Amino acid sequence: MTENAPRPAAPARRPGGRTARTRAQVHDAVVAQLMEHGYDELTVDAVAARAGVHRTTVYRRWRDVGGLLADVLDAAGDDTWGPRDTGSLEGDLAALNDEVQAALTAEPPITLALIAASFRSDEAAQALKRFWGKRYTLCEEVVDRAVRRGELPAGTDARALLVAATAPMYHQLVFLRAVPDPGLPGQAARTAALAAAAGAFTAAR
Amino acid sequence: MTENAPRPAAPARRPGGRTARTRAQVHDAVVAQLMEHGYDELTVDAVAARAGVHRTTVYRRWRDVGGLLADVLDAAGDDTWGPRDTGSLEGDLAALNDEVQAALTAEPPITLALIAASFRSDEAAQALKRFWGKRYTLCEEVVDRAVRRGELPAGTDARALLVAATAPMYHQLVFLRAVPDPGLPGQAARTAALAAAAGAFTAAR
Amino acid sequence: MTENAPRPAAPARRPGGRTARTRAQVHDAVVAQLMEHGYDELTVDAVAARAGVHRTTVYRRWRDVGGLLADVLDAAGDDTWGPRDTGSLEGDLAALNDEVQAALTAEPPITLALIAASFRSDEAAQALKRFWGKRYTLCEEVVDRAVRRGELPAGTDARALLVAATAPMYHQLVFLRAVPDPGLPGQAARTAALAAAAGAFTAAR
Amino acid sequence: MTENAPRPAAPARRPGGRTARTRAQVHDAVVAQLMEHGYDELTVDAVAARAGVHRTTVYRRWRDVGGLLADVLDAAGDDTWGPRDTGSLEGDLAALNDEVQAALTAEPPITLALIAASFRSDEAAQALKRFWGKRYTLCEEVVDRAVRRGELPAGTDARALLVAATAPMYHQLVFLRAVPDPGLPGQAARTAALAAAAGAFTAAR
DNA sequence: AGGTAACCGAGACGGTACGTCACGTCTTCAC
DNA sequence: GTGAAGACGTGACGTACCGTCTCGGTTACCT
Repeated sequence: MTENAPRPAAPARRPGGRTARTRAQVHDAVVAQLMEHGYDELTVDAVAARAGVHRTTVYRRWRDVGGLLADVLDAAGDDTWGPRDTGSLEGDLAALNDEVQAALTAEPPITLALIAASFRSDEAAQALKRFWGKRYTLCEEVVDRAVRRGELPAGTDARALLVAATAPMYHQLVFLRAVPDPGLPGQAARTAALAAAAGAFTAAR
Repeated sequence: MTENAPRPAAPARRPGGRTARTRAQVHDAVVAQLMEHGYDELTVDAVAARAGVHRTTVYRRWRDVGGLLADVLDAAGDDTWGPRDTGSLEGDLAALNDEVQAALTAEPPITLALIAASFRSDEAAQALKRFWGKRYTLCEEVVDRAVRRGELPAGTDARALLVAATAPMYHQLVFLRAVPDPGLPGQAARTAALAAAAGAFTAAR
Repeated sequence: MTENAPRPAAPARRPGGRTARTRAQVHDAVVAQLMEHGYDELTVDAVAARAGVHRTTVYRRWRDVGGLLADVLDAAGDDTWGPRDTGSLEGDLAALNDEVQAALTAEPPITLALIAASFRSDEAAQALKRFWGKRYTLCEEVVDRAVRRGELPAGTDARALLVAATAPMYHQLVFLRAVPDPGLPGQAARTAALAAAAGAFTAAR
Repeated sequence: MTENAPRPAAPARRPGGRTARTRAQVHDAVVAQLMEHGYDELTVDAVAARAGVHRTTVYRRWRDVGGLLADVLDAAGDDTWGPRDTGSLEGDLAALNDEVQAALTAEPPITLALIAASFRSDEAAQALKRFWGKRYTLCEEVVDRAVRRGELPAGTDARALLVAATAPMYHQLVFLRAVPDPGLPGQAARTAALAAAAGAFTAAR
């Protein structure tokens, strides 16, 4: 979800011609606008102005705010993220949850803004779904490792386990708007690991 | 979250004078509009027209769409809802989850509309937070019963347990936009109950 | 078609409230814009800016450029114009034609602009038709006088005579874009008077 | 003003190469568009699409809509039209007026569309002036014949006579938007002939 | 026959204007 | 004098055409 790595150098002229340059400018503008003002002020006009591009150009290529977000989200999914390996299932899950908590409480709240956005644009919602689908698939590695280590029975439903571990984070921070609890990531990880070890995510289904 | 109980009869004249009548008309209009067209078309103009009240009146009393929603949500929290008693912790949790799944997949998706709304209006967000706070507090009864039955150790963190049980529902249906899985309510309930019985929600913290 | 009589005094606050004031401002702006830049630059945006009024206000009240023009034309028809009395039919017609020639060759060419406008907006076309209808009706006085003087037989078709007298002016100056010919008004008047005296506009039909 | 004469055969390759073929395609498209949708929808884009030619090509060769019209009008002037000979001045003029009335009331109103166009594009206006200049010059034959027949004195101003005869047609149908009057062509012809016979178009000037 | 200059297709872009919608404020007028 | 009705300012939306530009690929014509 991080994006704005300080672009390699040449901010004014990127390879690939005007079209590619325009796209990059708009991308950056979307992210910047989102970070500074949140989703509510993410208007096409503002993005266009910020990108130094004409309104109509944005409409032509991205159609609406949803299109802009989808583009950004898809680009965000193209990174090289992967789950850390701490040596134990609970540790891995806790590490994941720490990342989630960090993302959700970051300032400016870009992740929250994207979530909010997904409720207003079907296109953005689809993109977010794709993004999370990718992430959860990458995370299945965590479960595989645990199985290999013998911590979990084979046949464990990786996705269900991951959801059980991470869902409370989102629930508390996004739905319930609770103040961040530093113990929560660990607690949720422990709960899920414990249930998993007891076979809660096996077979049944 | 249910609302439209078949109003006692007299739709035209309620006790409390014009002010109260106006408020009720607007209330009804908000809910009706929300159900028919979703949040995106919940505009002050539409509500006012539907309620047969002048735009200005709505602005005066509710200020904006957020105010309208907050009012409706607070009213929705004034009902007599309570968790069912099935005789076992897992059963109680599963019953809760069934209700949640039903609410989230109902057509028209009024619950989803309210959640979406909460991302666009602080006032609605606060109201939703109040609403959920009330609900979770009522649900703590479920945990108390389990403790009394000896299913759970005393000192179990009721709120954490409830969140663990219900969060996966919201996560799958709202965040991940997954298709509803009829087995999920039961599975999530079982997982949480299992972890709770193992003491995952005790002491620690 | 004359308009910009130096408004009585108070340009800032007219009787009749904001609405009337707005209307007057827009009126003036339309005429000014038409005179300065012609019909092609008579855009809603420009008029609104010039009138110190917001775009949407203009759209609300006048719908489009045609509505603006119609309004102005109708206002222009409310003046106290009347044909001069020179003592003879030919003289009256020549005086009329002189006025026409003057209007069509005036600088800035506001009359031409209005004619041009009538080709682009049905509403303006209707207004122009109304305006000319009024004028021609007023001009029938000229024929009545000639009949009373015994210059013309009773039963002369006033409208046909007037058209025959004035049409060549418009044809030359508007359709054929000929350079103005100082003799034309008189010549056209003489031709029509001559034909009329010979009974060309009586009975027959 | 003629249009889709069944082109000689070879639709794929005309003499003169692609350039000439392109020009013909565009020509036809302009006329077709004008007839179907009138001037207001005569856009470069529509013409290009209709002609199966790229927008850019049209801009390169014709610059704008005015250029397209000028081209078409000039082509329309290259036909073999000539006034009919009915044997009398009044008859000739009436025949002319009948043609005018027919053209102005034809459906689709292509002539009116061209007139309207001339008010919006200087280039089209010049072309229309050329077109009418040609026509009126051809019509002077009518006057010559009348002189030869002894109906008119020599030295009659042919152009002025013709204008006097035809102008009322345009005035009624184009300016005043009156409903077509079947008697008008004859009446206008008679009036002009009468005045001419009385010497209204001689010498003076 | 081959090379070159003119022409064309393709598509993005900046730009102006359109007409609409909803918001929230402010003014007027009638009660 | 107050409050409902309605006009207004404001900002954004999404669209249509305009006219320009840059490519790259044909085509026509001329040597």
